[in-house]
Amino acid sequence: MSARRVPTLLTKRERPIMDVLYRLGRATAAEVMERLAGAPGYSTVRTQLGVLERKGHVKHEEEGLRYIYMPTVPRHSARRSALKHLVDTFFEGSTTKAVAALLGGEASRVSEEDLSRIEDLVKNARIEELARNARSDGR
Amino acid sequence: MSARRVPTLLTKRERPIMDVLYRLGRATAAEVMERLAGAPGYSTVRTQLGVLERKGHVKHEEEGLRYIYMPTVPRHSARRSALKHLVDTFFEGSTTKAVAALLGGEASRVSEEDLSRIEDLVKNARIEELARNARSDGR
DNA sequence: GCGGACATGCGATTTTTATAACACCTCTGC
DNA sequence: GCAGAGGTGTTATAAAAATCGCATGTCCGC
Repeated sequence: MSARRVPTLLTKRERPIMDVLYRLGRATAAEVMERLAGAPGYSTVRTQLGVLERKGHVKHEEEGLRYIYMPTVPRHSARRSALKHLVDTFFEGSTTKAVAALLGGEASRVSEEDLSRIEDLVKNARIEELARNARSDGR
Repeated sequence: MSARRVPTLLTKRERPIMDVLYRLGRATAAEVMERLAGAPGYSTVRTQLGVLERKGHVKHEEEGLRYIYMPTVPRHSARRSALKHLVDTFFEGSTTKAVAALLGGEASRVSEEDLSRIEDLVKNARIEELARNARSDGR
């Protein structure tokens, strides 16, 4: 039997664990444990990782003796869903509003260099948009 | 006893409920129920809302007979934390990377109009950054 | 080759969540 | 003034999640 499909909602303890795994990319149970709030026991974290694995959210590789855990869904996919959900929930589906919040937040501290990069991104997006339109004209 | 402080992690059922409340702003138990997946019973949703209220995540106003629920934490605060968490988890704390993902995602479909608005936002951010620097020079 | 450090596998228990039934109010229309 | 629609408060129960202990296994250094 293959692992069940991934879109299961995570539980309270599972979510922080996945967050750690997405931050680190790959980690042992001990490394995950260190980074969790509430100082859960080692057994607990290990069990939890097992559950997450059974549910299909993480997989592990054996490195010598120990297990190294990592998310099954690659980071950029997880990013995309997370972004979409956030945009839908808090920004009425508007990408622009989300960007505005990112740029406008007091705490963002976006450097000049980053601002230039973002302008470039906008230009690229524009070009791609034009290309898309051109394609759909010809269709 | 006052309600406990808010930063409690939400459970599997609670999170979608809060999402609905953030989308709608305010809603009755029935309205929330309609929008939840898995068709939970009316009683269930009502109980859940009660729990959320006890935990301090939502509050209600009485409108005539019925209760109207809404989040205690205002939307834009919730937005900010959600964004921060997302940026930290998936974009190594880089606002720019997050913006890139928003603009670059196949699915984003940002219109020309929005792109212009984003350029304006960048300009504003730049101005504010300059102002900040000027201030700190003078200090 | 033995003891300890470090892992894993499994099982058991406690706590939390999720769900819903039931009794009881309060307007509304007839 | 009464029946019914639509609410609420309360309480019970089943299901899921979280936590951990213990037995066991493997490498490392002495």
